[in-house]
Amino acid sequence: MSKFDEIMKKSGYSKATVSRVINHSPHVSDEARQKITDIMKQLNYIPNRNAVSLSTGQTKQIGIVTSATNEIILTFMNQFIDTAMDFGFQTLIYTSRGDKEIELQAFEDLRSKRVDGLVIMTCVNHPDKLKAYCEYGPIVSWQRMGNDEIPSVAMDQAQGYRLALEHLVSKGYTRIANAFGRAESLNTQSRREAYESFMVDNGLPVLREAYQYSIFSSSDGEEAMRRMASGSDLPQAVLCSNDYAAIGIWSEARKQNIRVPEQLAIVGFDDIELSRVLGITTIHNPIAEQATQAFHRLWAVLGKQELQAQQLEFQLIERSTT
Amino acid sequence: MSKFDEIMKKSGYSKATVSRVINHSPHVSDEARQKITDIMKQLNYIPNRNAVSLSTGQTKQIGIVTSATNEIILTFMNQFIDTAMDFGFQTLIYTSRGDKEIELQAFEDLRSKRVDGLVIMTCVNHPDKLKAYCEYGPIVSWQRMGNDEIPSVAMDQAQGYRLALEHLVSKGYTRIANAFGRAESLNTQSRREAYESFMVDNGLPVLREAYQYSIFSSSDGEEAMRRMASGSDLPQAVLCSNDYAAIGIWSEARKQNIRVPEQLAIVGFDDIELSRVLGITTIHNPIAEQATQAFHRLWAVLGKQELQAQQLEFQLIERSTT
DNA sequence: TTGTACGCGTTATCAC
DNA sequence: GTGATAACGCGTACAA
Repeated sequence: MSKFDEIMKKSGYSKATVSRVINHSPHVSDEARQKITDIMKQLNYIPNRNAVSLSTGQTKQIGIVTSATNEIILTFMNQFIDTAMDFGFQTLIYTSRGDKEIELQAFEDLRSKRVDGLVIMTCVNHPDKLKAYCEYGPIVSWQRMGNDEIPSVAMDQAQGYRLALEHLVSKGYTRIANAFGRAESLNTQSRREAYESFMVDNGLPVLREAYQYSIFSSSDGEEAMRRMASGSDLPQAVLCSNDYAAIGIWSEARKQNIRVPEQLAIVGFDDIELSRVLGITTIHNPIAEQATQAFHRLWAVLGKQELQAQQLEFQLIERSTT
Repeated sequence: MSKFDEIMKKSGYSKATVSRVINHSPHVSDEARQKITDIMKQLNYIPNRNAVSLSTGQTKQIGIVTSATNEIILTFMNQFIDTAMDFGFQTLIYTSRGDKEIELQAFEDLRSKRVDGLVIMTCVNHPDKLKAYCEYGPIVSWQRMGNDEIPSVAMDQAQGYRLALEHLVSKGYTRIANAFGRAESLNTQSRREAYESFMVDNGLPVLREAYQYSIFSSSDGEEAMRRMASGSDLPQAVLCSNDYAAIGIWSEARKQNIRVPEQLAIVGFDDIELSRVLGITTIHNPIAEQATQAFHRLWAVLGKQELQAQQLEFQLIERSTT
């Protein structure tokens, strides 16, 4: 016999009344509430969440889909977990490590009602394949998916990139190289377009031959720096896909006795804690706020209640690498 | 009508047989299996996990309890999530931010059968309070809890610390300072004792007045360095609670024009990726292996099957700060 | 305010 | 091999 049944019997009340007390329904006499509450405490009762979930059809769990975790993803996750908790939701992490099958598991979990909703940080499956899952629950993406079915909380990358470009040019740097992330990503495309149009508009050289792609980690940054150093002429500045890449470039530059920023200015992206410590100039990315917005988007569906969203913006943080 | 019922009706078989096919029971005729499988595919069927969990009493979910997340915790979490997935388990993250009530939520979730087991990374509630939850499911801790009810996968901190001390002494550094973590933690105690006995055994000075506590982040490290620099005489070397602290100290030392390692040697702890990039000498901590062991401990209970555990050891990684 | 009856979707224990 | 039937623990119309 379950504790629920015990409470029923001991209190003399019915299932429904016990359930009402558990869920703080106002339509219960003080006497009943008191009696049942006492017995609940005495029995150290706590509802079985599986039973609740089965009955209500809601698990109060939300999944975050990512291929890997770094400080950026982490900042997002932490804020998301916090916000979700304020609304009574818990968060599951799905790390796919780039495996399509594993990633799909998260979406299947939406179908099988293990989670009520999903947030996509990174995604290796084709957007079209994911459309089929939209009917099973709300899905929101961090980056743009190039897919209108799945809304995103992505920001205008071009705005951030222009901030960096304006800063560099105002400091007198004109030969500007780029260490991009994933070549095909919409983020990279936006940034590249921002760069090219900005340089053209200002009559500055577009260093296409200096484009480097897939520069994510500090190790990637090191290699990128080595390639730059081995080239015929060093650019005056380099814009990085993120701060890790910037730190790698900065570190390797030091080893090669290239003075920063005199010989090479470096601008990171995202503004992680270490770039503050190491003094890397960067573009502040309001990650936490995006996480909050991501949950609010889900809540709009789950709670059937729209929350107003504020417009977020990037911000230049000038430190000692420019 | 649920899809399960649809399958029943369309196939003409009973609940039980359908369930057998779903769970790959061998006691089903090929004909029945074929027919039911076809209909399942046709209906795009997937079992409702809440119903399964309610019926079996297992959620196949495990919670990780932590107060915050950094690269170390992350390394552990990632490996744990991976290992757990290999065994068909999913992982929930409970970040308490040091709030006892929030942390307790994780343990209540064990009680309410939302998770089958729990891993404690850090814990702010008193160990005695947690003992009460052991009856609801397996709990394993990363660090030692000072509580025999809750097993841990903690390593011998003293062994790792001695590695660093031997290395420093062999390099000729004898005036060695310490930047510890949480003063009351068992880890810190072990390390401090290792330091004191090692120094005494080797006839070297024990710099008690140079003990610094609560040095966790790179910011903490910066401040620790400033305090050291403002003191009467600089130690020759400093042992850090982790690599973040080491990086902070290293960075601030550079700003103060203190040459590393000539004027000050620095040894980190844990061996995160950045200490490789920045060239910080450190003690490699086999975090991922500890995560695997943590899951195996839980699996010993959940799967009723013991897995052998190998003895793990710290390792010195010499780089350019010593 | 309270109780009845049914539903949630699946597993498990028996029989046959 | 297959099929009733009873759990699993709780929510919720609807009626009283």
